[in-house]
Amino acid sequence: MNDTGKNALAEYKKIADVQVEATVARLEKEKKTRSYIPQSSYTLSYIREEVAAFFADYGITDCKPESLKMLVPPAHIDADLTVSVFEFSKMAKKAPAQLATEIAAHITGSAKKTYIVSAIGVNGYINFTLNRPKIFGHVVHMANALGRGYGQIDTYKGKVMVIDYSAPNIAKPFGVGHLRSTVIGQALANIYEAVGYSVVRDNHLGDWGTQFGSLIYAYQHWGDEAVVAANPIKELNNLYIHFNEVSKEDENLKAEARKIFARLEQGDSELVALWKKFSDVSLKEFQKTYDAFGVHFDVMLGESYFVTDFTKLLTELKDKGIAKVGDGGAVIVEGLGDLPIFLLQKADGSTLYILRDVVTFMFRRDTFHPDVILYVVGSEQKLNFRELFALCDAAGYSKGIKLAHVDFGLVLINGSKMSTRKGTLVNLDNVLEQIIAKAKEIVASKGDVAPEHIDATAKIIGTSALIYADLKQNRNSNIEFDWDKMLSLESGSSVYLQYTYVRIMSILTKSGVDIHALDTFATTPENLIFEDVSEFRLAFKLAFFSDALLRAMENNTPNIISIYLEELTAEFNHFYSKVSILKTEKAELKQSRLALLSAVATVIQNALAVLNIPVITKM
RNA sequence: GCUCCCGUAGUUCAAUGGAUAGAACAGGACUCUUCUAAGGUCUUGAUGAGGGUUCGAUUCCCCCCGGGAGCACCA
Repeated sequence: MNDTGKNALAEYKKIADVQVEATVARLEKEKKTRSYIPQSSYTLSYIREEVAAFFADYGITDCKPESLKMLVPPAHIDADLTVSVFEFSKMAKKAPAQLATEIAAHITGSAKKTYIVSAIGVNGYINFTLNRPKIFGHVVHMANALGRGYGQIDTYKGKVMVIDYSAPNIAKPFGVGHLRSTVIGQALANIYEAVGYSVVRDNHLGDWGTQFGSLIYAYQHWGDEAVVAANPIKELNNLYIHFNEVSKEDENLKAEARKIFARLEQGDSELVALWKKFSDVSLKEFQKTYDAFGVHFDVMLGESYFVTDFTKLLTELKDKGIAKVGDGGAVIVEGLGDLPIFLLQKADGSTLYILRDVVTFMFRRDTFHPDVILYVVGSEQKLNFRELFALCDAAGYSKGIKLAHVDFGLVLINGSKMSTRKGTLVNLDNVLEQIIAKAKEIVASKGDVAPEHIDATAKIIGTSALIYADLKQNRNSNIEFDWDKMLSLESGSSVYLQYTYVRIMSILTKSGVDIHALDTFATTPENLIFEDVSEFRLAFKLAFFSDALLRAMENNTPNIISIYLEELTAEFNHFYSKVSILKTEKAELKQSRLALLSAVATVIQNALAVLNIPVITKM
């Protein structure tokens, strides 16, 4: 690399270095001073402890409280809570049904019960009737006391997770496909943080590679500086599409593009300057999108950040017998597990994505010392990550670090993959614009929002619906892009959740109750009472929030949180239709109900926040 | 050709190997003199086909049929 080019790149990296330093400092600080809410302080933990103690008492010794599967039984079962004993059946050398019956009888007969009232064994399940008043008081008290912290736990405290998500490509529009990586990644980052991890959010921008050879070629031959300056992303994208059309006819163009990229990588100062220009305008555009969705990153380390001298790494991989020079001079990896042959370096000496990714991995490892690294990237790159992980493993680089590719299906158009090259990519900005316009129409016609707040409300409702549509589903299957579906604001979308929150806030406002007085009232669990079963069921649902967070984290599936939210809000709306809160006559019961509402609102807000969706107080 | 992913109600999606497979939209019947009806209640309706493992399979294995993606100088 020549000096001018080197300097230009070095200059560019300085901005990123500042972010890296700040993040390392933050990790250090969290290690020393971050405070956590112990998982053991939540209601469900008390119940778990009690059940586990009875299991041990009965003779099942290896039962860990936190691994007990506790669920609310299906509707046709008349019980508050159910625990299955199938997994203990073998160890106890008894049939599940018999085991459940015996343990249940043991529990019911014991005088040591606190949260449990009685138990019945059926078909391998132990169905519990719980001490409802005690549990109701405890849950509502906890939610009010912990507020925005409610749900957070310390299970993974001290662990570090690096998450690689969003990663749009420079000089290309931000497509609806990138939204998936962005919102799933952001949600996972929040979820990991909630269960105790320290998280590094990294936007691994696609700002390097042969495509820049193509783009620069196109710009130099057909580009008009003024036209590009007026509408950079669109025009650069047009040039890129044009290049791909022409190069289909003329193979030489692709060779030319590769040559240009090789020169760029060697630090040709003119080319580096062009690259930097493209990069700058793109980042500016992307930032608008991130602002709209409330997404933020700790570091934005694009691929260009990892352009270094790869000689040493390649030599090492060759010495370890993992890589070798193939026909024509390219560096290849052959016979790694059952993987097909793949390339690390091209014959002309320029690098490939996977090699830069190895370097990226080593940087993250040595800088942030993560326990886990998540790559939130579409499923079409599955093979590439298998290659990367296998390579790091074989070379002994990734010992003790869990690497996971969080993959997701493609957004298809007309049954096939969207393509920038073919110009079939649906621009996210267009979708966002339309859904906000639609939300505005609805808010203006049937909403209860002051005219000056309509725009802001519509913006939140619209962006939330887009985020939620992605986070609601966990499927690896592809999604056919459909405007109507994309713009859907019906129930079953985030609107239902936000509407529920609005209803609660409306009641709390109308009650005229001072929030502090309510908090003080809720400080004593014994003050908190209920009358209707729907109140207990609602409160008990709040006790499961941390469980949902844990499950979402362990499987890397944010949709667990969506499911939880939908169940919680449905439970509330059921309660709402049955009980008139403001007309409650007994003062203490009314206070309790308001405290319950406040608790539910808090959990809805916290759970939505994990999905990066804001609440609104009026709609 | 090889590898991977997906196939659930008319449609779009759920369901850590567990009890009677859940929602939403669409269809049918109710429900606002009552805290926001963007709500609530009831109702019609589904695991692509065939084998296997298991006390138990939408989930795991095999095979077939459909759809998609990937497979050396792209990322």
